[in-house]
Amino acid sequence: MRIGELAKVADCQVVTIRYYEKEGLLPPPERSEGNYRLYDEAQVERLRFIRHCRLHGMTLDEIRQLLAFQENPVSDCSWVDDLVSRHIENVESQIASLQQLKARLEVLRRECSGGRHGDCGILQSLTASDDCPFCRNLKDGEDHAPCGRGEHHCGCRNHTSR
Amino acid sequence: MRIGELAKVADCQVVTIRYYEKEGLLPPPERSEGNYRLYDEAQVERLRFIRHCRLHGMTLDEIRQLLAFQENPVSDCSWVDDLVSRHIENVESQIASLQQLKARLEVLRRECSGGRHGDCGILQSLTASDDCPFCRNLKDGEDHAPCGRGEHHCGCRNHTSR
DNA sequence: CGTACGATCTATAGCTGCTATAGGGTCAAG
DNA sequence: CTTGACCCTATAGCAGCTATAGATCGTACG
Repeated sequence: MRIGELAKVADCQVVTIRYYEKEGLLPPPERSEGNYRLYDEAQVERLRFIRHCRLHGMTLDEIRQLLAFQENPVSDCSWVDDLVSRHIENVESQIASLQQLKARLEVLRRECSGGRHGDCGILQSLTASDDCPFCRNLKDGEDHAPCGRGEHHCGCRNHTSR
Repeated sequence: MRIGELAKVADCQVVTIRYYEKEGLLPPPERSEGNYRLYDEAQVERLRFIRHCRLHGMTLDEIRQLLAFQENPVSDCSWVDDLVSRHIENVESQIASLQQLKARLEVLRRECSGGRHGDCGILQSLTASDDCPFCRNLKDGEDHAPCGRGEHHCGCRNHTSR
């Protein structure tokens, strides 16, 4: 089996396979006369294992550890369980921080899309200071165009609108 | 204000500031006699803006757009709102796929920590084939040590245990 | 005055997990 | 004999930093 077929059956790109070989996750395979890589069933399975782990968000380093364990199993494999548990915690904390981020973004969006405090509030909030970034380069007394939203202007000091 | 102080007030690493400068997010600042970078309040704010955007998960390219808009505001800024909305969608889909991943990982963990089908099931599931990876290198009839979990063995054909 | 230190400078390489590009070789079919 | 699909190696690029090496600046201490 050549690299292209392996890629197909393991649902993986050809270049990725070569990359895994370079990284030591796959052993250097046999070669054909014409220097093509040749794989057998064992390699198919090994690659599938790697891809599954990747789909579970494991790093190449963790996968390396698992592969080493497979090749030289010792009696206690409870750390495999630990690894998965650590992963779950990891994923949980990622979810939590993304949910926080989402909440912040929604607050931010509300600043522009119908809040009572005037428009352009998004950029304003992002600088987290009193003056509207739109106005920073304006000369004294000069006004800038209102936001695209229609009735509102920026909430900054350069305007008299609410 | 030198780079170290700027880093402090904007909650940012010194190297990161230099990186932003190289990337064109911060303009090349004045220099002291001894060639040290010197910053003023405007730069503090600009950097704060950048950091806030980063904390909201925006890419440097998006931030570049926002900064350009600040410097040269045109009348319609509704795209700022769109950008934030797109971001929210993005974050939502990230959350969704992480939750799926978490569910998969929990199934995986159950394989080893108390399922009825024998232990080492984690690695087994990861290869998604019939034979236990622990056993692959064993000679005929040879057994391998049971999993650390105690009573269970692998569910693979090399064992007679349930 | 010298010197020790901390902060700063530039330039370059490294991180993760690939992906893309350039420039070539192999092999079977038409 | 040429075409086209496949394969090879080597190198650079992505994002957003982070780390390293080796030099310079500026101030405080003895």
